[in-house]
Amino acid sequence: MTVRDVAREAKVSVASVSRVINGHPNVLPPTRQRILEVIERLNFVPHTGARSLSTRRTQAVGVVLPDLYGEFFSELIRGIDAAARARGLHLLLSSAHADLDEMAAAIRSMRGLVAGLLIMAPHLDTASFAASAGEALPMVFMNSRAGDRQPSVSIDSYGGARAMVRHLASRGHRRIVHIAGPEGNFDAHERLRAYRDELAASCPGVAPRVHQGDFSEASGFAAGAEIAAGKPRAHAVFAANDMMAIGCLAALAQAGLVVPRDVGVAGFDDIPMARYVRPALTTARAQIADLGAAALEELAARIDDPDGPEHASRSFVPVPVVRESCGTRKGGR
Amino acid sequence: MTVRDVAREAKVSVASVSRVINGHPNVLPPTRQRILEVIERLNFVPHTGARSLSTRRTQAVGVVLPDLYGEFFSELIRGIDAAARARGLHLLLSSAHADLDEMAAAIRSMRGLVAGLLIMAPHLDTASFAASAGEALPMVFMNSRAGDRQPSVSIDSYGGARAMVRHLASRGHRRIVHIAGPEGNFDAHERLRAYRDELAASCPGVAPRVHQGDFSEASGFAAGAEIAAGKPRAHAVFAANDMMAIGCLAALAQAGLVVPRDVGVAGFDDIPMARYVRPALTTARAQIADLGAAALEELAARIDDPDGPEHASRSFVPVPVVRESCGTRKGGR
DNA sequence: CTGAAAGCGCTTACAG
DNA sequence: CTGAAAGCGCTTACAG
Repeated sequence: MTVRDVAREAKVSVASVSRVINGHPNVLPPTRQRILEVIERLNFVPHTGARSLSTRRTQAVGVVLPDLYGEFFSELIRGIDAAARARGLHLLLSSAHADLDEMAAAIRSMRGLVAGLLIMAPHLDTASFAASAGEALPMVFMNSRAGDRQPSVSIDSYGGARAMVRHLASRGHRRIVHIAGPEGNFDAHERLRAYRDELAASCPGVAPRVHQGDFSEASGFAAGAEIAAGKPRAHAVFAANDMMAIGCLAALAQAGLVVPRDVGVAGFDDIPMARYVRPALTTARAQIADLGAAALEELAARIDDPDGPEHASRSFVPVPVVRESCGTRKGGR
Repeated sequence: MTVRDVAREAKVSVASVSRVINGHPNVLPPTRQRILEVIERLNFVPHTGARSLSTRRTQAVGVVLPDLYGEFFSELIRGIDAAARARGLHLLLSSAHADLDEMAAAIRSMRGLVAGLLIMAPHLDTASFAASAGEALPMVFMNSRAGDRQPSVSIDSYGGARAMVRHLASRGHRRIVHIAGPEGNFDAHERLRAYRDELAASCPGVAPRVHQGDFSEASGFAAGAEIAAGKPRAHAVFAANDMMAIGCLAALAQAGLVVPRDVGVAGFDDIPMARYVRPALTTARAQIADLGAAALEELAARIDDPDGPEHASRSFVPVPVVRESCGTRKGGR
């Protein structure tokens, strides 16, 4: 079932069939009518792959992610998808790429299928990758430390985390401890750095204390257990993401501590779940779906005009969303 | 940058280039070596689109969904993706199709791009669609009332909902009310039907009471407010999905009622959030990710062998996951 | 083992 | 307005 079949049946050339399929004006109404009828009757659907080989255009963009688990990614995809749909673009998804080699392979396999790439590679060594994998395809990085040459949109982990710690300090907490994300993760690194910097600025004299986590609820639970047993006890804990904060909440409760009375807890991301836990979690809202949408918009702009202006990389600064879990401490110290 | 460039540079024909790309054995080692070097030097990446036009094969499958919002879909996609990755398949995503026409258009646009289709169309009138949209592409439906001719995998909403209501009754609840999902939605319809049937079986003489919802938290909240005010008060509420149950929980708490002491609540789906709300939500675990994975496996089997055995449509019966929200009522009535 | 040629299903100058 | 032909970038019988 191809254009030839339609052409033969309608007694025209494939060129004319192609013209009506693509809505070109230069086809006589009766001819067009006849072709349309045959298309209808034969239930003909053009072969999108062949079409894009011929036109060198495609309506798909590749989305390469390290993982697909959890609300962070579902929000991200939702935002990307909404923007893509508005522009009639399809999404070609590729996920779970542990290392750069795997990711590079995934990107290669997308050559000729997509008009551009949205890439999330939250590892510290992304810069080199951005350069090397760089075929001529437009790409925009999300939340990755891409080189300056690559457009990117990011959650400003550093800015958001400083704001969060500052908020905690403004509530009177001084012994603020941190549950860090996985080593080697860019966002985790930035949030940790922000914690140290803001603690030094807002609570001079207070030594930073860091519990190593990996963004999982379980690691938050483990850290929470340590914190509950720690002496002197922390006033508040700032977890590098919401899932760890939620795990911490559970550990604290299990240890018999009451949040926020005994210790305050704050997370980062504002995943949908954050407002449903008890106490509702104070966190920094990352607007993840917006990030995804912005990334796609930027990519679409570069696809439409590859030599267009180098947009400054956009950055979304998460703002504290104050709920119940962080409380207020009288007098500090 | 094409096979021709590589061929010219390596002083061979494109046929030989193609042979080494595809790992065919009949290339002399020195020739192969030379070609490999050129590929490396030129950083050549084969054009996947052209390749699949030529071979009439593709490594992508289309995934057509009505929406992308919420944990149900993220779990579904996660399951599909995991299975797809294991088989080296890419996912071409298309979402937010309100009606069948839109969905049919999306499916058309995927012709020639994908080897098969995974379709979720949770509307009552899917059967006709399955037949009409039916090009020669293998497709499997998820949670849709496809015709018998179409393979499908489904959550057994009816079976799971009966089990849930039966569980509530076994806990001593008798005045069990239902918060229904949107009209016209197949799962919503099945859960409602199961509620009526099981209530009649387990609690003879108790009149069914249904609050209309639409699967959103807000509609669950509204229903919860009605239930809190209802007299005589319900013993327990069975919501057609978790988000509505969670909304209901909030409304009940706001009305000053204590769950499960004053009224029990149960949901359906077991979204990840269900165990984090307080009280933790009793619900029916739908194994959504498994459903997605099973759907992809079935599709892959049909792609590999289109004339293979008609697998019986698989059905996943959700089982009650008992947490804190449904309690136990002494003596019933 | 290697190459010339046809073909996958479309689109698009170029003529007429 | 319409058609014949070349071409998009690959693969694969078919010869040699």
